Amino acid sequence: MTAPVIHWFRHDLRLADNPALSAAAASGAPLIALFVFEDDTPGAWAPGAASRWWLHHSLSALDQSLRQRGGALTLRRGPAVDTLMQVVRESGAQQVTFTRGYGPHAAPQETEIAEALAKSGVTCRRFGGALLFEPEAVATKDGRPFRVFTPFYKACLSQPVSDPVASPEAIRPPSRPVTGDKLADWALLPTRPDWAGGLRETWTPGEDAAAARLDAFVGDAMGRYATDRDKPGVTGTSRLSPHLHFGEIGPRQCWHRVHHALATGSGQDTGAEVFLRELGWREFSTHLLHHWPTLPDHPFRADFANFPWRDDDASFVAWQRGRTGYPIVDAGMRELWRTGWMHNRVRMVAASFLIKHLLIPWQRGETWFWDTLVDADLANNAASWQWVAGCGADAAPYFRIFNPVLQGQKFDSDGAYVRRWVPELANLPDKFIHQPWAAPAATLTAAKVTLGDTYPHPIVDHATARRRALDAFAQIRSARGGGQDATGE
DNA sequence: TTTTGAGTTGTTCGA
DNA sequence: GTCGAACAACTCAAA
Repeated sequence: MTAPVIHWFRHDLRLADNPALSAAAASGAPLIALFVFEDDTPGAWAPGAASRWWLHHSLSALDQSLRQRGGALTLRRGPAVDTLMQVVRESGAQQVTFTRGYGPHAAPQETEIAEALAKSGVTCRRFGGALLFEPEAVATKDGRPFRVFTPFYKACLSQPVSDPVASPEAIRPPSRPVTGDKLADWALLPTRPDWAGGLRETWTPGEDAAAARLDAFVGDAMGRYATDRDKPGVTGTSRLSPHLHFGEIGPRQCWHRVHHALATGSGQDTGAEVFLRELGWREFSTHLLHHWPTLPDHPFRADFANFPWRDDDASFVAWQRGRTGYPIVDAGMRELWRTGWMHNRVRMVAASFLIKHLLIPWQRGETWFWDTLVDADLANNAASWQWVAGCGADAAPYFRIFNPVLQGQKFDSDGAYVRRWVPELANLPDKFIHQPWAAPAATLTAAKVTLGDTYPHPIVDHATARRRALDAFAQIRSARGGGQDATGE
């Protein structure tokens, strides 16, 4: 009787292009496919509500795929190291495989597991697969991690992206079944109330749906991606982000599929290149988090620790609920609340509004996104919020303050996006859809809009808020010089 | 060591 | 309405 091998599933909830899983299956030993839910790790960013919804369905889809090949998914809940070792003892497994992670807890946890397994005489095999390039493979000439995107991406492009690995054809189940939890008992889905209706309408988690999403993108929107990805009112993006986060599809699969379209030249080169570059940003964020584990909590640029943030709960709630009085911001926040996702262009505008117009700490926005986004990803979320705030790596300059009216007019020129998510403004003419306060009284009446009643007045005036933000940034600039003087004692 | 060129996504102002 | 410059300085990466 052969001792089983355990594949410990993490953010690699797929069968295809999963080198760790394929290695486990190829060993010929009976395979225990294990997922461990850790929701109580102290100090960690436990999955938010939208992520838990996605996780439930993704695990369910993975179990189904495994069953089609003769296997099944075993579910356990608890601290990863203890739980994994428990399953090793119960099953007599002699080998464990897993895909490496990159968050602040990943490396220490993986070391701890490797040591525990070694002590028990169990083989531990760690694989890549979640990134195009391992962090060790991309460095400056001095061997340091990049802090600027463009040279980082160039260094990426100078080496080949390895080919995806085929799915294991069959999975040999263990002769003695391993007990596990029932997915429903984890209560990952909301019940009282069930707010997930918009998520169900918008998304299909799972590996098959991820592959279909990539197919659809390459076959259609990719050709227009360079321009349409900026228009929140049209289907111009890939919407692969949650699938990538949970590892239902690997970045190498996306890369090669899109790169192939580029190589065979179908007049879509620009769109394909821009998309590949976005995969590059995903890499960059993860590399940053790997090298700077405090990225989710602390500003990358230390001088921002002295930034004069405001404590303004009322404004924060207005932002969360989509009631700032700026239609493009409110549309984005409501799309997020309803579907668990927000268009990239609008994320920048909404984030900029929270940080620069309201002067509320970026970490509060980051936390809200973490709870509400189905694609909530520690690296992308942290790096992007810091980028908008101006305190991140290669960040936007402080004086770049989005004007929510201009952004709306430029990227949602026909107001389709605002009309969809802020229906109380739907009858306004295009000219005022992004600035209802500027409309004549008769126009507002005709559109059945009463500012302060059916839709809020702007909670801040743009020009005033912009000035205030510039002054606040000027403060930390002068504080930097003053601080140097003060340190002389 | 010093120097040099460059750096995702913008806005405003004045000609 | 359109256009170019200013917005500020700093840090990174490489030569």
